[in-house]
Amino acid sequence: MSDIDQTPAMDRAVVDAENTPLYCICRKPDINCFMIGCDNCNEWFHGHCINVTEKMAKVIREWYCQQCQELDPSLSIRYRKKNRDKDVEPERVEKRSSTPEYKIDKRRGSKVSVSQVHHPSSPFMMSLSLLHYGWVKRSARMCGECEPCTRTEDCGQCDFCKDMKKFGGPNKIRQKCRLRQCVVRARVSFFIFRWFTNLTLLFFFFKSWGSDEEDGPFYSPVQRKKAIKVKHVKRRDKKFDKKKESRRHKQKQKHRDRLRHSERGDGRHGGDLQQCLGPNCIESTRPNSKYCSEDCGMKLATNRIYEILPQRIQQWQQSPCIAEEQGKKQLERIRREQQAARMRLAEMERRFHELEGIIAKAKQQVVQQDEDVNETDSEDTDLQIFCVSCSHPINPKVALRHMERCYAKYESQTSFGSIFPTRIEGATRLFCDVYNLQSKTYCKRLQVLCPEHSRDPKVPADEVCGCPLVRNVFEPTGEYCRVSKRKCNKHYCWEKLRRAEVDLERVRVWYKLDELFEQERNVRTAMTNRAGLLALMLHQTIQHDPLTTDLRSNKDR
DNA sequence: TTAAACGAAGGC
DNA sequence: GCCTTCGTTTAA
Repeated sequence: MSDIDQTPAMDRAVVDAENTPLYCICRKPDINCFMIGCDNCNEWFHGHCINVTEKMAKVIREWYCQQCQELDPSLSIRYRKKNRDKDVEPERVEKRSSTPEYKIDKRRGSKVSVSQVHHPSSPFMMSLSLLHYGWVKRSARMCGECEPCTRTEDCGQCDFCKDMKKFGGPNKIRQKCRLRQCVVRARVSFFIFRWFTNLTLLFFFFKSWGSDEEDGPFYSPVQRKKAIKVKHVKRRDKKFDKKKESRRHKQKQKHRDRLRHSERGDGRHGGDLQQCLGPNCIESTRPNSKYCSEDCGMKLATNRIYEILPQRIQQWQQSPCIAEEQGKKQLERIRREQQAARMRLAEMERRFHELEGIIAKAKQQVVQQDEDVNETDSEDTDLQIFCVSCSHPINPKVALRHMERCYAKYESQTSFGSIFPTRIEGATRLFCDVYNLQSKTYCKRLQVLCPEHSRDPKVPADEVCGCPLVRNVFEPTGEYCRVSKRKCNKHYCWEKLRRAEVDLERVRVWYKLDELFEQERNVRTAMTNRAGLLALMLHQTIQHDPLTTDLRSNKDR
């Protein structure tokens, strides 16, 4: 610290009445313009005061103020390598840099900004000035003074070193050794999280936290940020600044709102006490509340409803509501579909009874022995097929019977149920609905097809098959199969399959009806809520075009 | 937001 | 022409 105190910068860096640091020959504060710093005394100068432009500074490697040059004539302004051969004047540099054949490297032009970025406000300056002896490399990413900057050897251990070709890496990351990343100017992600020690962070935290007049150049993070002048405004910086600006704007807005709010409260009462917002109430509010009591809150809410609701109802009645009209259309469609489903259901019920009539009539037929013999003879016994359930080879003659039994055997080993029993009014024989105590579910197979809970009854020896015979697959002939039921392999379980066909279709229609009821309920709820108290208080249709009174589209009208 | 990848400038 | 490494883009 003693070294720093001796620098001319410190002698000159005084503050004004408001503790704002003063710089330059003009002894005025930083006014957020371009500034350049002397590499000897570290004092900062406004570009316009010493006739140095931002453009000129781009080609300067080391810059010294007039006072330092007078005190030590060996100090001369040094320029970047391309201008090194000619110790050109700033004016000449500017002129030259604007020519097409000499372009300032936009990426690295900030290298020379060491004179500029090296700002007295920087918290690093004082400690780093201790290392200000001897030549060290400086750049936009190197202060040239910290330990990593002075280090010349790569560690060969870090991920950046391992990426390097000389260490056998793929050269993908292309960054310099971690241990050589400048602690002052290296990109934040490269050092803050991994290499900045907690100790250093703590040090700067306490420095900035406790910084006041006595700490001189140590400022709060905000002040520090403000104090750094950036020579090259890059695209990304601009974007970043815009974002930051917008965020700052929002924060300011919030802050203003808060202020306004608190001012309003202060205006009434002063201090922390605020008046209850309840109608005609002069009590102070409860902590973290706008009211002195529940009653006041309720009173205000009631008043609001009385005041706003009539107007909203009137408004609601005046303007046609498109959603309401669409809802009505939807209801009409749903009703039509419900009607169709009911008719289909009635049809299925009719078929249900018709089938029962056919089965009853079939049972009255008498077994005909000849048919049985003829049928057996007509079968091709050489053909062999395989059961779809057990894969065993079976005789086609008994295939239907075998496969039906085989399927029933496997199916009965599993359960298919729901925790709810079936409640369909007026429907008979649909679901099995046998309650399973273990799984606590009701069986949801079709009753006629459930092998788990119902077995096919034993067929008496004299029972006739009775299946209605057809011609060309679909045309009923009015005759019935009169083979003994035990022996008829052609129409095995025909009653069961025909009943299942009808029942399955009935179930489908019931599902469809249920879905339509659900839709109707939803639409009705939406329509009811639309003009409800809450909706009227909260929602509003805004008519943007005063000439258009009907908000519906032409198509809907 | 951060890390990885990569084009390219500058130095030697 | 190679090496180093900065700054930007892209992907996660």
